[in-house]
Amino acid sequence: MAETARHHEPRYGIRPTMKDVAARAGVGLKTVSRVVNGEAGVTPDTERRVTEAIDALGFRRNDSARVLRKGRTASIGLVLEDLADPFYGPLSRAIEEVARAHGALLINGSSAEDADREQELVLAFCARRVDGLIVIPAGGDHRYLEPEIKAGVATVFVDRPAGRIDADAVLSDSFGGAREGVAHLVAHGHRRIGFIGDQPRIHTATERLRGYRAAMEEAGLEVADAWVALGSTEPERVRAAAEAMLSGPEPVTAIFAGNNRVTVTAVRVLAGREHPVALVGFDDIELADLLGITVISQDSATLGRTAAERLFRRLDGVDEAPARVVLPTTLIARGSGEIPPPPGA
Amino acid sequence: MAETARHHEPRYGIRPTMKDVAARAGVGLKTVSRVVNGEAGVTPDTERRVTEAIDALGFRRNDSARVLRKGRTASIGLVLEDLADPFYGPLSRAIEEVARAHGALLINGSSAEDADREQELVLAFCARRVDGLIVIPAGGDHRYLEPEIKAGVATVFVDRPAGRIDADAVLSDSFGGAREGVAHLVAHGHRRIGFIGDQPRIHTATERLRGYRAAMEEAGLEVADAWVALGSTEPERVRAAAEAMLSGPEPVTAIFAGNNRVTVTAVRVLAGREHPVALVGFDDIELADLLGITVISQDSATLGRTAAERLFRRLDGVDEAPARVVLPTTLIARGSGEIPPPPGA
DNA sequence: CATTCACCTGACAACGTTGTCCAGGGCCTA
DNA sequence: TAGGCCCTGGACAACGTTGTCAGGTGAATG
Repeated sequence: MAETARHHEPRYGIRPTMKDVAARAGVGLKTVSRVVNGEAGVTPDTERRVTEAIDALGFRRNDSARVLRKGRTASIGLVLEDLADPFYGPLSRAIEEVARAHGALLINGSSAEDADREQELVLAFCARRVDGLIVIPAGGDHRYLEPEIKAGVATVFVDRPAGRIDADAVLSDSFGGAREGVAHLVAHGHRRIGFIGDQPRIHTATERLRGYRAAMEEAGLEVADAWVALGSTEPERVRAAAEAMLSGPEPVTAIFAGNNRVTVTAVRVLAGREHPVALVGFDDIELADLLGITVISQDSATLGRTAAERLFRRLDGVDEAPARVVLPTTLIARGSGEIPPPPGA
Repeated sequence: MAETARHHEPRYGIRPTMKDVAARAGVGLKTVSRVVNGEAGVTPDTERRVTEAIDALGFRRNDSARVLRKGRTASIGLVLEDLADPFYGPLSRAIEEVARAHGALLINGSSAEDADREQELVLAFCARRVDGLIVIPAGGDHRYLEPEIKAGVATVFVDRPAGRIDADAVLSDSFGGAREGVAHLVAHGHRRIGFIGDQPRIHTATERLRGYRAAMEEAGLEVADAWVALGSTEPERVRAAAEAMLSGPEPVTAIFAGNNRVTVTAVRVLAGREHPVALVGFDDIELADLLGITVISQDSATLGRTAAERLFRRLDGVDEAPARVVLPTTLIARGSGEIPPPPGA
């Protein structure tokens, strides 16, 4: 924030305060407060005078001061990975709706999958004294949150569990979903199936890999090292990983994509292939139906809503042990599973 | 917000204040403030004592109090239509990045295209004394914002201009983009082209329709009434509109879709057709390349960034007349323009 | 007519922080 | 050694609101 050197800032537009309203209406400060808050015990006549003064001056209550006095901010903080990711938009929106129903506002921040930035955001929110926090963790150690939670900041983790502390978490069934998706490929006759997932430090990535391995094992299939690739979801890396497992000595005939970003790039890679390769992806993506992509769908809005409801239950005083809620995923089978070449190509 | 009846709240976890830190460190209140804010004029030894006390107590500065004292909140409010829409995610994210660079946090709210809700959100943000506002307007009358702007709340409108007040606006070239898109269809030999857009009270919708009409006129083509449909972007309505213009006495051979939601539904409708129908859509959508959909792309991130930069320039004291910035759109031609049938169908 | 009571109203303190201003101590210089 | 200056530290008020409490008025009751 640019720091101006001036000390007495010229106060751009001075805002009227309750004091100003009181003076103009010829009443006491507290009476204005009562009118503004709709408290009982004000004569209609007095109320009218105050209301007129408010309108005349364009007064609007300063919630900063109110917050300071009352201790509650009626706001919650949401830290997620990247608001631009289509998975997080609906999640954020769902949380906002629940917050709105509880009269709270939502502050959100993107961690960009960086643990330091996550912590920075979380602590900034705490400094603002948000009533509660919903966190999609980037880091693996949340002990830094312990004093805040002890101080009364309700906290719920979403999509991935907290690290090193005991806290509420609302998750999707990554293991089960991946297992089901891979089993689907097996059922369609595939024997050599590749797995491309996110970075191994991310809980969902390893869980989905676990699901993949479980499904393969259950089918009595060996997994070659070359078939598994965990790492960044940058398009170049995904492309390289996919091409590697498609061209090795034991080329895969199907790929399981660990999340929506991987799926998108994988679709592009596979669309250019001569021999069709099947694809199943974790997370539904727009227009996947038209491309015939089978997916393991997790409803990010439900994830968000569930977490937010849990948060507000805590804020309403419900005091139970932290729990882990796991929401089921849905396999949506579409088309043959092979990606057609792009039209006009 | 659930109101607890208790008056003296038991103060869940009592948070230590600077006073507590001062007492523990055996220094004055202001000295703690100095250390916390990294101000000069504190002996290393004193600073160490204070820092130790801070760590021991788990103190974190209460920014609510700070805000009250300083007058600036280092936060900005963003009101958009729906965070779950893939167009707004990147826009919000871009604004967040700019805000972050300026040390500010972002509060956002979705108006759900409802003018009352927009106003409610905006005024709630003002009550929190956000330093600035970025608004994607739902309503058509923003005179209610005048006192706030006069009181110093910097305001920038995005995607659509403000109604009835003079304020900064950052827009995409809806007219030019639509004209170019329709001209593209004309160039490919289409003569009967339909237009499906959003509700007529939305500025971008009417601008795009204007662009469509301009392109048709420039090509010397008449526009039949049945070829134009403005209204809600609900899938059912778009589907009905598309089917109507495809089956009338003068069926269209191409459709221009007014925004991303229309495009998505239109793609689905057209994918099921026997005779291929061309489609050009406003807004790029994920995987449009694989489906060969030509689009008029507007970069929502740039839109957001431009607006945020303008906002912070104002907050830094730059005082110029409100202006309207129009960003160009890009036509991305893909494939033949015809939608292929879904695979496996 | 005195007393009680309900109801309205306002003075005051407090929330936790920061800006202002002054006091005291150490050090340098004349 | 005295004077002055700089540097550090702290007392105090103020930001705008709300909770507490007491005063004051008028009506109802004995």
